Amino acid sequence: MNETALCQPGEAETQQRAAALPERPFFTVDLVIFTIRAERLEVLLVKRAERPRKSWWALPGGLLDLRCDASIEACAVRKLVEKAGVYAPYLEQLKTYGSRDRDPRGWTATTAYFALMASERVQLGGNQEAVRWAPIRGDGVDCDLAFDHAHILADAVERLRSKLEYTHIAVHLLPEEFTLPELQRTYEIILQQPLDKSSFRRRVAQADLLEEIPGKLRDGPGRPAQLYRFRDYDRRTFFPRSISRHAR
Amino acid sequence: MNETALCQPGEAETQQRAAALPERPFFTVDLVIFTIRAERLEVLLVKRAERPRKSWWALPGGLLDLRCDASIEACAVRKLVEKAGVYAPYLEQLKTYGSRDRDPRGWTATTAYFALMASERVQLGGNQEAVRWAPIRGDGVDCDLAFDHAHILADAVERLRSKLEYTHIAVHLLPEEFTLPELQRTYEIILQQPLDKSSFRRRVAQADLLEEIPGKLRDGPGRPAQLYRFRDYDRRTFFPRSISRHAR
DNA sequence: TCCATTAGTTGCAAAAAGAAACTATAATGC
DNA sequence: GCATTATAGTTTCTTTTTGCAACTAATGGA
Repeated sequence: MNETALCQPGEAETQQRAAALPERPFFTVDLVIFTIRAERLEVLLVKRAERPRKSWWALPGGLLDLRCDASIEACAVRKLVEKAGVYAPYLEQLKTYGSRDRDPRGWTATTAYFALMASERVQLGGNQEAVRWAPIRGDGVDCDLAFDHAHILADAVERLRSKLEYTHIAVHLLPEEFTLPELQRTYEIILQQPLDKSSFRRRVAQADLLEEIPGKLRDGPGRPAQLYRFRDYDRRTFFPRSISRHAR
Repeated sequence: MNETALCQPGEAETQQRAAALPERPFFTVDLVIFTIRAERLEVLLVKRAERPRKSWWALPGGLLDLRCDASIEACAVRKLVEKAGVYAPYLEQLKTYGSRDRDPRGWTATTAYFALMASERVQLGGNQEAVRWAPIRGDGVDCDLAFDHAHILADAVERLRSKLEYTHIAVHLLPEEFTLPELQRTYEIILQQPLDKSSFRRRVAQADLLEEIPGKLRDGPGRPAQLYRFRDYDRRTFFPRSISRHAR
């Protein structure tokens, strides 16, 4: 009847002060670091140096260090610096994956973060780890990934695509100064779908999140384009329509 | 210069097989269980029976049990049964909170889930814990909560409100059969804002997620209302407009 | 029977989006 | 110098969606 009987409910709580038993899972942080390179959405992968899954490609990450990481987020920031040499890109918690089977060594949990940055800002870590940018095809990469990392990556790609629809986050994939055609192309690359120019610009203008850099233009073939800068990092959206519009 | 120098990077990884050191955080799961009662959005709270924060109100939850919980989600389901006596309501991972200071006992992490259910389905746990439904005011409850639970609750309320705008999840707060005015009222209670009747119904009809129960009507004062049932649990949304509409 | 009450529909004006044509500004080649 | 090509940016028009209010429908009770 009581499905929890086998668990001796409450017992775990009383063991709380006995630190020796392995009642606590291994806890890691993994990063899904996206960038745009050569008109493609790409993700940073590292080749595992240790068993298990030695020499498989995996998301960068590693064990939480209770001595130096004040929080999970701080750990993610530290890993980001170690792996991509970047201090302050866009970083957002994605989801936590924890189970008995995701790692052959036993019960582990990992909190995945996803980060966006302009490829110019990345300084790949000097440690001898093999590191690689892999292009996203569909909702993942072409090679196999260790553990459940393909699943995590698919979740991250889905989150990125869906957040494009109601936030401004794509600007973090571009350098500080960028043009509207570049921004639109970023959207198109990620959504894998051409967008209408005038509608796109109408909405960007409405959101009022970008500021024109007076006089500054970017050259290329054809007419030079106006440069813009992201005005601020608040939570207003490009695409503010929602059910609240029914409000009376 | 190198901010991570103090952490002896890489050392944590090599300690991986030494289980005795407390390099793993305490790991718990907390639940934000919402329901609608008496025209209010309410959340389930329990009174802590132990120190620290003894007899403070807190979100229901507790330690992950590595012996019986196959995954974090399984742990959340188990806690949901223990606290609310419910097996299959809507359950979604919210976020993971982990830091050195959130609990005076040391480094802890908790993965918060949020659950929606019709108040009729709840069977408050028989254990002698003090349990209480607290109405949401603004983005929290009136009393103080233990640890960072007020913060978790605020995140859950924000997530619930924002998900109302592009998903169907409010149906999980209603009994299996409900009327459109009841559904609209649910939206209004959560968003704290009156909605336009014809726009609301237009969109619900467009999403095509509800099926009419032929002949079944609900009486009240005035004209009886048609009863509906949620058709299925897929990811289609009530409110499908988004940037992709710019697609050509 | 008439009124209050709530459910559900319809019609219309205003706003937003989609689509395409249009103008603007540069480089290049003759 | 001038047409050509290429890309940036604007305008115009049509269609769709929304906000709003009035309308009809069905019930109970004075």
